[in-house]
Amino acid sequence: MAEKRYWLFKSEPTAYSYADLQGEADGFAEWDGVRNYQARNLMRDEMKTGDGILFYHSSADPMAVVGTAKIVKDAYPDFTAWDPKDKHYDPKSTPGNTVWMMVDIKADQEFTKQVTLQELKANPKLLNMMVTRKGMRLSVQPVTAEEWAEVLSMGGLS
DNA sequence: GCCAACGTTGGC
DNA sequence: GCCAACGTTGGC
Repeated sequence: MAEKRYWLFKSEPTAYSYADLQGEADGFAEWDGVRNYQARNLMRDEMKTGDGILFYHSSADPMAVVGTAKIVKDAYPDFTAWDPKDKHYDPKSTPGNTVWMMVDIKADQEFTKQVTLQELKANPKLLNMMVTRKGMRLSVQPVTAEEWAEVLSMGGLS
């Protein structure tokens, strides 16, 4: 059993919010539509069922981590890439030769207090956290165990 | 709404 | 293989 790892997933709440994740009828969401190789590689090679996720609202007011989620299914083909009618259709990817992958995630613990980007940037323990860096556009990012513990503490979770 | 910082594309 | 042009992300 590999050690549990931690991640940060970005989502624009106007497109898909933490409340949307909590309200999923099946209890989980397929994290489809990721069309970036670095993010794909992280999902495919590094993420494992049971890993923890900080759920971050980007382009929002406020921009903040609002709760945790967990990975409930290892990476598998993102079939939305095969659908010409899908917003994220990519002809490079076919059922016989999949390019893009996704994982399934499930809402876990909602923060009692949102942790804003401003607060993340102001915390000296989080100086190296990827999300605080200018120009960091990666939509799924690795988070260290120390950062995970600190952000949960800031969010009111023990 | 602006624009910096990226990643990708395509001409050469 | 280089790199300019382009499109997108996402904070401000």
